[in-house]
Amino acid sequence: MGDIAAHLGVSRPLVSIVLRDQPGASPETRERVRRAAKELGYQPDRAAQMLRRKDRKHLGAVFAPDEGPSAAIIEQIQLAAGERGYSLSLAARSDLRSEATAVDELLGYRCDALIMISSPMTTAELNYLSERVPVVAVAHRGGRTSFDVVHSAGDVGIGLAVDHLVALGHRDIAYVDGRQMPDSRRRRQGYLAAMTRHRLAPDVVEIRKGGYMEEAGSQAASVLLARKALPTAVVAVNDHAALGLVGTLLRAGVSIPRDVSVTGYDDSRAARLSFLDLTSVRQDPAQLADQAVDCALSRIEGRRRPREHVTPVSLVVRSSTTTPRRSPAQLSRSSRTRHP
Amino acid sequence: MGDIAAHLGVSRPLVSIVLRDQPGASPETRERVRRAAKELGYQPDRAAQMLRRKDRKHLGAVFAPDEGPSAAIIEQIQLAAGERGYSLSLAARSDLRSEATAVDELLGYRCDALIMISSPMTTAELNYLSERVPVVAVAHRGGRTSFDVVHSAGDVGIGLAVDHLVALGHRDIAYVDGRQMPDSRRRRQGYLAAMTRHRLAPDVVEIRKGGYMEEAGSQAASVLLARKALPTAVVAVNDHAALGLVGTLLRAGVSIPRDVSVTGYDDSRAARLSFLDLTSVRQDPAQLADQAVDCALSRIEGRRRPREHVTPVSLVVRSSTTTPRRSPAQLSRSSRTRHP
DNA sequence: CTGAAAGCGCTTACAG
DNA sequence: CTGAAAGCGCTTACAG
Repeated sequence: MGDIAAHLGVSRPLVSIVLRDQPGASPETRERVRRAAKELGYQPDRAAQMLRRKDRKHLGAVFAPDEGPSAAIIEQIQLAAGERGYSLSLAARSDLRSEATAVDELLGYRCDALIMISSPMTTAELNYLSERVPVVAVAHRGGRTSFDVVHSAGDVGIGLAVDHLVALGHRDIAYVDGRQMPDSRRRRQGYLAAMTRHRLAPDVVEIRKGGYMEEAGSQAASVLLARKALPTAVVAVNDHAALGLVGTLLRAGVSIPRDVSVTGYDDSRAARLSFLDLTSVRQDPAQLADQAVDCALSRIEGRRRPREHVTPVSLVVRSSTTTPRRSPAQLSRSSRTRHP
Repeated sequence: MGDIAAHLGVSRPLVSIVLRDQPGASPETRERVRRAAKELGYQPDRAAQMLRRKDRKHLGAVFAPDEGPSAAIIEQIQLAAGERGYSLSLAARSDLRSEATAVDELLGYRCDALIMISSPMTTAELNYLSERVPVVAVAHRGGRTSFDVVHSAGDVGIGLAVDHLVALGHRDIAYVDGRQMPDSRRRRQGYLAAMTRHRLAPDVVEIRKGGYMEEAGSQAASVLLARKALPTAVVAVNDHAALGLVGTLLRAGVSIPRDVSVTGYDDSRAARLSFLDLTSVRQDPAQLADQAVDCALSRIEGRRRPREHVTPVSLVVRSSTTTPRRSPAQLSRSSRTRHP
């Protein structure tokens, strides 16, 4: 910066003013400074800026690179932060690197607020963290939180999927659960509520915990295949579970959607696989990101009480769902239970 | 830091020395300083450290959060950098955020070197960038580079897959290409070389470019299904292509591996899906990461000439490959061509 | 082993 | 609109 000032015969603060687009410089000077900066290949030193700036305008986000939906949200948060004039530091957590390490890194950068994507931390741990710095948890299971929570309406989303299947004529609708997922409880409740609403018997397929969601889906398929009859439709807790489910069913010779309709959740890349073409609940990552960043900013600006924000969902209908082909006489167990 | 010094009645530099584990403090003093730091919840300011430090020991990495293999490598690079006493800044690129923006961010942090994961930049662009800062490209297509390149032996890996299939008795082995992939040319050459080596006729399935690799796999499946006879085995350029291929084949009623054996590349999560259980070439992300970080460090320490490092690969055999079931009389086109 | 001083590259007052 | 001065929180010499 000194080089630019010397090169032009002006003071360094003036250069600083121009480069930050602040009032206090003539249009001509601005032009000259900008040109000189470009010529000299000037690149502001972020560390120096961060150090001196009163208003750091810097957010931190913790995410798991190996989780698809987290990646989609990170991209949108990057965008949302930029639009509001904030920079963003990314910290990765993984099996090789604890979330605590990632948080320490961001604390070292003196972030104004931390955005935790699908954090595996407990509510108590996040409450403790939020005493040091404003915290926004995206897709967290909730509870008595002193931090902000942003999540999509998982119960509503699963309800939409059930409504869609019922409208197609399905009555025998199973649910593939995923207990270790942050939003799983809300989604399961959505399934149970929707089935009750339609006066249908719920059929939750329990999966032994652990491993990835695809594995849970595959296990669920095995459980269903071991029964006397398959349900006519399966609602999966997310797209990855649906992928594992469909893959295993296909391999067993079951036709999708002719024999079984399947729905997912996330509208992820997996859902768009042409052989899957999965009907899926869409939680808009852009909306989640906007709300997360807005929460962070209003906390930074002084809001005290924690906020919970629920973003709307929609159902993207693809070809993995269709009308059930079985006749009423072939109705399987759970429906028969309802009509003794 | 001043608080700790005042609290203990020592000078600030002494505190700095202790916290950096440098010589120049008595064991008792170290103990007292460490305890005080913990009590006061001291968190070093990374911006101040970066600014003042002569030896920044800071790397930057650009990656695409929505690409699975990139995510795996990032995790390992994080680890490898930490083991060598370097910190790492992550910069995300995506459809929403250009790689140039990500690079500028890292340049602003004054990284000692940049590691580009599966960069979409051309060799010329990376050459230009490497004039400003040491650059290591992981999984780049190569060419006349003035920067370092680290990649797995894609040609060898595909060769291993072909060898495996030939050993099982396959002679009619198709290849699903993926032109837009960084390593695709090397892999295709590996296929062609291996087929020549075994005196078999190559059968490269051309895919119209664009879209994700799963889509390429699905399209390839459609092409194969339109033929009079399927090959007995298909080698896919990566796991995602194999996933799309297998999904579409399964949906068409083809049994895997009974009718068609399939191999992938990356040994990714997709390969381990229980319904896929894909035989896949493994490129060790930890080795790629180690080599990338080593390249970066030796460049920082003064090495001038660019280096290309090829990491070894291995074949992970799973249940997607087996002996061909067809009799010689049913051999399909490409094999028949060889025996007129 | 310890302390006083300088400075990293910026930004932020404040006086001209 | 412009310039001289101070300081962000550290680290790095260098003299005791």
